[in-house]
Amino acid sequence: MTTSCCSSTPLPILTFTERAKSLSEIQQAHAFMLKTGLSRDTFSASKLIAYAVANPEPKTVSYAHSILNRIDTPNVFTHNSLIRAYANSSTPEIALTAFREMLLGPVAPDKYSFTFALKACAAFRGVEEGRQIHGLFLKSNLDSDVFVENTLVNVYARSGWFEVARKVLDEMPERDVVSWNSLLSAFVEKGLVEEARKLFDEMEERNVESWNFMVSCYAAAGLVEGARECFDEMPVKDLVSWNAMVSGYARAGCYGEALEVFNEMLKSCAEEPDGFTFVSVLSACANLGSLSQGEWVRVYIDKHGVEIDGFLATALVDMYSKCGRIDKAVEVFRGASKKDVSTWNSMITGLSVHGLGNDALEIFSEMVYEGFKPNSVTFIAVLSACNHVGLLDQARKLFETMGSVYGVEPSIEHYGCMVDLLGRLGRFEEAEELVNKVPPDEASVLLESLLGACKRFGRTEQAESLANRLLELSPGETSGYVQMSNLYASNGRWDEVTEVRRKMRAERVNKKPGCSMIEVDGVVHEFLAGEGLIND
DNA sequence: TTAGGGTTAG
Repeated sequence: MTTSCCSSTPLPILTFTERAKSLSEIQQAHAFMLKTGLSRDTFSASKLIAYAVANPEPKTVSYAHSILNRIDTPNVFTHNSLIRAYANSSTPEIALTAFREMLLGPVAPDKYSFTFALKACAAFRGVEEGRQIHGLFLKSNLDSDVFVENTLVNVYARSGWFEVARKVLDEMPERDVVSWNSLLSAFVEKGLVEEARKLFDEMEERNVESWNFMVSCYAAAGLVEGARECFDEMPVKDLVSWNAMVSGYARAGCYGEALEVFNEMLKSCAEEPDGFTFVSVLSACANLGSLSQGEWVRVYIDKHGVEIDGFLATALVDMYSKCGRIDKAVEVFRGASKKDVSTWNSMITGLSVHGLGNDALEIFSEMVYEGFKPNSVTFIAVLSACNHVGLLDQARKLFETMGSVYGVEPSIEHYGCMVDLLGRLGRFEEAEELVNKVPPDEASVLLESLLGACKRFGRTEQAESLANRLLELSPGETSGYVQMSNLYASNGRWDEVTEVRRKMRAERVNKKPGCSMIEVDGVVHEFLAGEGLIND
């Protein structure tokens, strides 16, 4: 028996590095390696870089990049790891910087380098860059490779160059199922249902992923029946298939169906639900107001030790808020170890709709203090919070600073919140000023809001002129007519009500009744506006 | 190594 080098005990620092759970642990390991001179060693440094491949946040990856730059003899593996980490990060463009650095150095790229660099191009739709790398690959002495070419198909397809993608696909010396899926996935991403279906029918081979693409494709287009048909037809289902179907129903607003599929999933015991499943299920519970099912999910998550990431925390907070349990929403929020911007947003929104505007604003301050960057949804949430409590000065300040301080330019929704608030407080001049700042084709929502306020303040003339503006802007929409008709009705001007209704019929616009749902004692009830409990 | 499923607003 011989003793090989592999049987020697690995260095403790390398074991520590391999097991690192955070960037700061990697930094500790790096610091240790710097002291001992180990950081210039290719093998040791590659362990540090491996962390970035598994956790490709931009900060982590750029840290790995700086380590790589200081290795004495980088090899193909370390270069490829870095390119791959960038390709999987939210800043895939930088993968090409890493690729360029490799080209300038002594180590020649291999098929892996090309695959990862192209994957980066696909991620940021860099078709020009992809084309150049395609050229470099053809000029290199590397053999044709199915991984490189599959990724190339994906680059062209995701950038919308479908014909070129198809040409590459057709001319491949060897194709596999991923080649087809690379094109199919791009059709799905772009919402091209017919093209996807045609390709799917024509494909030489399909796997469960091809079927999943089709389920998602129909679902994303709101064609839930098509999605269901596909789902029922597929020869093998995996976890992703179930998740695609549950989320498809939930996103289409078919919340009851979403829960039904979820129950089928549990009954069939085919796949164990995961975080993806629960996010969609909780969204369905939230929108149905079904607290008991939402609670059930939370218990399941706890019992099975499902990791609560930012998405899941968001969904839980939202479910509790929408089901009327703001106390529990806060509890989940406070207990969540992983929060992202959306988690903060759903907490702020929850507090806001429960009339706790001041608490919502406090959470907003906390969010900024903790270094989270508010986005467009955040400002809708905080402005709505101001709206609910009537905090005009705060709202004005937020509206003014959202662009200049936080880099979020106000959109029509933000204008909507402000116009709502100003209207509610009777500040009609300031409100109209804001409405006039918005492009006319987007102004109708604002006009409607302001019109409602005018009515409440008894400003009939202004309301009438606003309703006229509304009709001019969007003659095919119901809102202008309805507002106008209600306005006349409230003043007893019945002839004019009849006239508006006649016009509506002539233009073939109909008013849809409002609808909402809530769970009482475990039963979900549906209301139509102006009616009692349907399920009673 | 390449292709797949998730939340928050109004």
